[in-house]
Amino acid sequence: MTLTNNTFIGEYSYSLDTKGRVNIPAKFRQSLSEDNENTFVITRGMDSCIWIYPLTQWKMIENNLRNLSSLSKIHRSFVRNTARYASPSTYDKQGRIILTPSLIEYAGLDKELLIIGMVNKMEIWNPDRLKEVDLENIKIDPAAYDDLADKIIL
Amino acid sequence: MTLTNNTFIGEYSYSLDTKGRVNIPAKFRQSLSEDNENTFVITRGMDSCIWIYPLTQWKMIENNLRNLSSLSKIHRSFVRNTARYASPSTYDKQGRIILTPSLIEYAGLDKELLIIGMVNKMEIWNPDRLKEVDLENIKIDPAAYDDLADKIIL
DNA sequence: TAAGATTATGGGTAGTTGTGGGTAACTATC
DNA sequence: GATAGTTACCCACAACTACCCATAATCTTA
Repeated sequence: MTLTNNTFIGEYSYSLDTKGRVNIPAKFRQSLSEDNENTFVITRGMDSCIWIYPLTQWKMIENNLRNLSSLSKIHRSFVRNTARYASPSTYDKQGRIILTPSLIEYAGLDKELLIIGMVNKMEIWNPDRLKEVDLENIKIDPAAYDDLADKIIL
Repeated sequence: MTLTNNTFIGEYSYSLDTKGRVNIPAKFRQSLSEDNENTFVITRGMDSCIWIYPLTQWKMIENNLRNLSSLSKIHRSFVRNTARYASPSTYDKQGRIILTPSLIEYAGLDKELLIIGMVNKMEIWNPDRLKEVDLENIKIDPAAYDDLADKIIL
């Protein structure tokens, strides 16, 4: 069953083959709207994972980047680091995309990996690294979540 | 007799079959409004139970998540932990949804289980675990209920 | 109370999905 | 222009999932 277009939730366990290919979960592919032309943009994520955006979502990010003036040092470095590692990848007939060796290394991927739906994008993780990050996050002061409580009722 | 749309109250005892299917109480299904497309979203609840949202209710949560920027560490971890365990499940002709093995394990479900109406969602419990949680809750300082008194009239 | 309708639970099957490998087309280098 | 290496596209198969039907138990209604 497909929820909203271009929306991803859930956790899936897949394997990376010898050619650097990963399956995109069938549910995620079905959720993609036509104008994405079966294409994602893959790039470095923030905690040593890989981020995968639907093409249309990425284009919106590009537009936002376009509006950041290069006069600001921090803007320059932000734009540079966001843009330089990104590359488009169209999935094949079996629903797989190809990851670049550089991204595989960055995320420390082995054969086994996890794909996690992050609503507007997905993440690819080495399961061990994710466990470490989960542990770190437990230490976050619960009070820090308080402002979220105002925004979201579960 | 159906009360308000998308509202669930009461307790029901059902069984989990070998394929991971559970019946949704007929009364709960009848309460579902059309726009839910016979679909629920199941995810991890607090205290080792499973939460089941009507699709429309979940979409509201999803929209809130969509507006949290991944630049903030705390937002990233919140979105990840909320989205990763969630998956949509449309009930079949017999009114059953399928639970994922991961959720079954999380809730420690055996064959026998309890479904509890929680007004805007439902919970699925292993009956033994619920008993334990009930016992713990007896120890709650009665004074803790006092600030609830301002929020709800019984 | 009896008959019909609805509900709960079990199982079978066709189609889909995940994964591996093969081959042809393309690129780069000498 | 020939050769080696790389990339893109295609096919095959096993495992799994979604969907369908069957039956027993329960509830409803006349």
